Amino acid sequence: MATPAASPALPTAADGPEGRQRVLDEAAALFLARGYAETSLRGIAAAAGMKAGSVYYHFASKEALLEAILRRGMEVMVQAFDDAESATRDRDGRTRIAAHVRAHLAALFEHGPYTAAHVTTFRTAPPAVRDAIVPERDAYEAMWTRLLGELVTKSEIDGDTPIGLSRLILFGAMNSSLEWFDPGRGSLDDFAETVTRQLWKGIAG
Amino acid sequence: MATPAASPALPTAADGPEGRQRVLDEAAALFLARGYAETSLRGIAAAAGMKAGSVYYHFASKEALLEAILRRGMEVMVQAFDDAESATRDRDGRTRIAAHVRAHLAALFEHGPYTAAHVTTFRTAPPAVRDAIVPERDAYEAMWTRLLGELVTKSEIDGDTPIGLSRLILFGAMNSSLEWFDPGRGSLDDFAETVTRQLWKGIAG
DNA sequence: GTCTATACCACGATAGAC
DNA sequence: GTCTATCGTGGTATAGAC
Repeated sequence: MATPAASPALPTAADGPEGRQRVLDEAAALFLARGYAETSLRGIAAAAGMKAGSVYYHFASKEALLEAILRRGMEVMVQAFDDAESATRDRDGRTRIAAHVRAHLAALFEHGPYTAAHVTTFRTAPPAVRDAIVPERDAYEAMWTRLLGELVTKSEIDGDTPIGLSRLILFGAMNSSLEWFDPGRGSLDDFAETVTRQLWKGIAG
Repeated sequence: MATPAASPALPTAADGPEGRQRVLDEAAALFLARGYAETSLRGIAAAAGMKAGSVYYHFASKEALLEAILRRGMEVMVQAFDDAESATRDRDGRTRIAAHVRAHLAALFEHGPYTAAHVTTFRTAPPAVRDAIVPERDAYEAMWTRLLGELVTKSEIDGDTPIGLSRLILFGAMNSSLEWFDPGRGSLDDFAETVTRQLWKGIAG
C-alpha cells in the first residue's frame, strides 16, 4: 500500500501541536508561573522540547513571543465576552452580568494560560510590547463599558456610581483571583456567583 | 567657634537620608515601577547615588534587599489598619469599613512606595523571600478577617457571603488600583468612598 | 525545522584599597 | 561607608550545518 498522498506518515499531528504552537503554549505557562523577566528562552525551549536557538525560527525575539501571547490572551477574553453576550443579550441585567463575570473568569482559568498570562505580565512588560497591545485592551474595556452603560440606561444599575470606576473595581476583583483561586479546589461557578452577588447587592446585612 | 561636639559638620542629615535608607527608598520605587527581576543592582545603586558594590555593605544580597522592602511594606499596612481601628472601633460597621478601606488605599498611595512594591512584587518574588514574608501577610489578613467576622456577628454584614471570599475580592479591588489610579489626578477620599459604597450596597439600581 | 557552537553582554556578587 | 576592579554565570541572539 502506498501512503495516502494527502497525509504522509510524518510525526506532526500525532503527538501534540507543532513547534510554534508548543513554544507559545509553554511560554505562556511559564510567564504565568514565574513572570516574563524570570523566564529564560532556554527554559521555554526545553519545555517545548527543543533548543534555545530553534525558538528563533518561530519568533524574532523574546519580546515578539510575549506580544503574541498577550494578543492571544486578549482574543480569548473577547471571544468569551462575545459568547456571553450572544447567550444573554435579551435577559435581565443581573443575569447578563453573571454570564459575563463567569465568562471572564473562565477565560482566566479554563481556556489555557494565555489570558492569565496577559493579566499577570502586562504590568511589567517592556514598554514597546505594552504599547503594541494597548488598542486590543481598550477594545475589550469598551465592550464592558458599553454593557454597563446599557444597564444604567435601563435603570438596572444604579446611576450614581461612575461605571468606569465600577468596571475597574470589578476587573481588579476578578483578575486578582489569579493569585489565590484554585479551580481544582473550588467551583468556578460558585466563585463567579459570589463575585456577581457581591457586585450586585454588596455585603451589607 | 568650635563645632558642637554632638553634631560634627558632616554631610549626613543635611541632604536626604543616609545610605541604607536611600538604597531602600530607591529600590522600592524601582521595584514598583519596573518589577524586581527587571531592576538591576547597578540601577538601584545609581538611583541612591552610589556604586553597585557599595550596596553590599548594607544588604547581603538583592533578595535580602527585597525582603526588607516587603517587610517594611507590610508594617505600613499594619500600622494603617491599627490607626483606623483605634479611630473607629466604636462606630457602625459601614463607618469602620470605610475607614479601613481608606487606610489601606492610603498605605498604597500616600505612605511611600513600600506597600505598593510589596503588593506588586510578591507574586513573582523568589520563593525563599515569599516564604519568609508569609507570616506577616497572614497576620494582616487575620486582622481583616477578625474585623469582618465581628461585623457579621453584629449582623451589620450579611451572613450568607463567606467573609474569606469577600476579603479576597475587596483586596483584589483595592490592590489592583495600583495599575490605574493616579492620586495626582483623582481624590483618594472619593475613590475610597466609591469602593466602600460598591462593597456595601453593590451596583444594582 | 531543529541542531551545535558561539558571540556578546549584563547581571549579581566579592576582594581589597581608601 | 564607598570606591575600583574583576570574577563567574547565565542571558538573548546569531550563523551555519544538517
